[in-house]
Amino acid sequence: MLVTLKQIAEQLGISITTVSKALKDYPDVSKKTRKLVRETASLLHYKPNSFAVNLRTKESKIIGLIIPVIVHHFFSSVIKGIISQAEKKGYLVIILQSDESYELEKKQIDLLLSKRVDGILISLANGTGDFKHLTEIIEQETPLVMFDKIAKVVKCSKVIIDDRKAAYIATKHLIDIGCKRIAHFRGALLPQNSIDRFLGYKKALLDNNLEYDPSLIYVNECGDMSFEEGKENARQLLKDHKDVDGIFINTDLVAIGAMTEFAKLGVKVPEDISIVGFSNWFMSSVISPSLTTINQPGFEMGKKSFKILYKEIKDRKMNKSISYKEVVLDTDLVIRESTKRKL
Amino acid sequence: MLVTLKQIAEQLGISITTVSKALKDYPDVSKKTRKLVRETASLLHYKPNSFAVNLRTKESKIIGLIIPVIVHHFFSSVIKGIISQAEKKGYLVIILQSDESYELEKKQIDLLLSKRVDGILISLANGTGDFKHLTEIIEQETPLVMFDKIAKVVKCSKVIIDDRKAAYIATKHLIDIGCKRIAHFRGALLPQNSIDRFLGYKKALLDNNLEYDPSLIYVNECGDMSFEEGKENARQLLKDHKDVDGIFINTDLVAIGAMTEFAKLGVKVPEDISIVGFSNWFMSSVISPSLTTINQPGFEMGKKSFKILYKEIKDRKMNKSISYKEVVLDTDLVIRESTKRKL
DNA sequence: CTGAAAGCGCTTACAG
DNA sequence: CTGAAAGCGCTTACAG
Repeated sequence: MLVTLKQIAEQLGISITTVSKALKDYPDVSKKTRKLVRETASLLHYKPNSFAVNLRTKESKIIGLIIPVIVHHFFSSVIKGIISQAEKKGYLVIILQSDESYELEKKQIDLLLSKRVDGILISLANGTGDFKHLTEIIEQETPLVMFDKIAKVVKCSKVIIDDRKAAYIATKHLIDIGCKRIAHFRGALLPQNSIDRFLGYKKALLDNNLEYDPSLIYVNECGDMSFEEGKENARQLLKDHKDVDGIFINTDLVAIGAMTEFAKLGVKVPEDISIVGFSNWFMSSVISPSLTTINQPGFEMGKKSFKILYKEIKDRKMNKSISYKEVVLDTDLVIRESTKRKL
Repeated sequence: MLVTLKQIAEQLGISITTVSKALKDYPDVSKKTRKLVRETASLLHYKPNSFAVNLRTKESKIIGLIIPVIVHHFFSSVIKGIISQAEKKGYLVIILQSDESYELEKKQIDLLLSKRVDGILISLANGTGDFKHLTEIIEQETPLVMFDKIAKVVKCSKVIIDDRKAAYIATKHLIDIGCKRIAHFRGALLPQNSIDRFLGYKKALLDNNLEYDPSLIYVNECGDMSFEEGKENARQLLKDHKDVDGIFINTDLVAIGAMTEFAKLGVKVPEDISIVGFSNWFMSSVISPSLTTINQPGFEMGKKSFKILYKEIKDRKMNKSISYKEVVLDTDLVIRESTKRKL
């Protein structure tokens, strides 16, 4: 059986109170007792029962993370950032995958709250259009930090990139190299970053005297930003618009799907169509042609998100008031072979 | 504040005992009381305090997972398999990344044990050569299942593939298409699957009357199976052996690194050198030339590992004796463009 | 410096 | 059918 304070106390003929205090370095324990207790504890391989500690202290030292997809270069980088930072602070991380489903996301938040995690980190599912489940977290006084796919109206800390600006830069790059008819694969409609990237794309066109043509926007309402999605959109695009010479594609994986389809259909990238992706997945640097894309700092986003959450957990514990933060991380355009100046 | 049993009891003027029983569907509660209690509970949004439940029931409904790398196609697939299966059974998963370090792995096991997780799933770090920390898990009566990178000597359930056979088939494929001088990028020395894959490679050579030449084995002692590792090995190989016409490379990412370097140095794949990878990462299907590789079922491995762990947790709870299982999952050779019959 | 006692919020064996 | 009581293993305010 596992060792308890009681057993140490009995073995030494002292009280449980004193044992507990000695192990927690309370000043009102004699050096001699402290030493004795510590020795006995390590001899017996004593480990505090965290169930009891949790119940007493009302904290679990566990946080919850809900993420749309796990097998995903960007999101797995975020996970790594969160876990590595949490570990440093003595926190463990429970990970759940919402699979882009609002229903699942709701259930998972419920699960985490009933587990009494100390805080929650979330990147919203594409299907999430209602935010009651999120405000519930805050009402329960559980710190919440949203990252990447956020809801603007929810009052909590957020870690994001400037999607509008990044999309603007991506589109501007296509314009700069001479593209005249630029399509946009947008993905789902709802997520804030889908909205912002679209707005950035549109603004870049208008600022540069290019016509904005809604029929050049490809939306995948309930999509999952997959390779297949890219292939389908590419096929459709060739049917609809033979004159497109550039595409700004939401997420590298979709862009790679499109490029694969184009290669199959004999459309040359970048000669016929230049392509800019979004996210800078590792694979984008090793495919051929390599993909011009927006570098999105996943690891840093994860780290920063945990740091903010940690501070809120501490502040709440101290009964300090919490001021929500909104951190915007830098992105940059990585120019590779999929975009080339028109002659 | 959060609602407790006591509050429901007070509100209804009955005992805590009865409230608890009503909510847990004990048969010795009148229908009327049960209904009343349930209604009040849902009205007050009662959620059992899992800290108290844990302490009483001595289980956390949380399992721990230690994995060498997270940003990794195979391992993230395993994670997804584990989480999805665990969720079905009402378990949550804490994930830790060992970063291929034995020291970290040891600390993390300690952490998980002191958190009193109900079970542990692990794939060993490359650096792990000593297994005391693992036997300690078993001594503490915490169910343990190892997957992919296992330690043969540790007595617990395991979920693996037949690495030796898979490597044999990979190497045999190179022989069948006419390769005569086949190198092997092995990665680290210690992991069981590195050993087994090497043995499979060697046996394939010997069975087919090809000379086994130790200088054709490239080991990266403390390696991390990275893209860079593949590039370095490729460079070194060209210096050492100009006559190599095939390579069996441990892990796709290393293979892709090697292919990238070969492309840069003007070595043609598959014309000059045919390459077989291992793992079937998604990116292997979209690069050019696409990579022939061994498909390793990550998602299934994760699912199966959790299923076995779950059964052991249940059996232990029932005081049933536990018989350790060793499950071997199927792999298959996926032939793509990086291997081609010599003329 | 030491320890008895209360309490965190549940579950469950037992009595009535 | 209902409830008083013990106990899971800690922490900590309080008394001595």
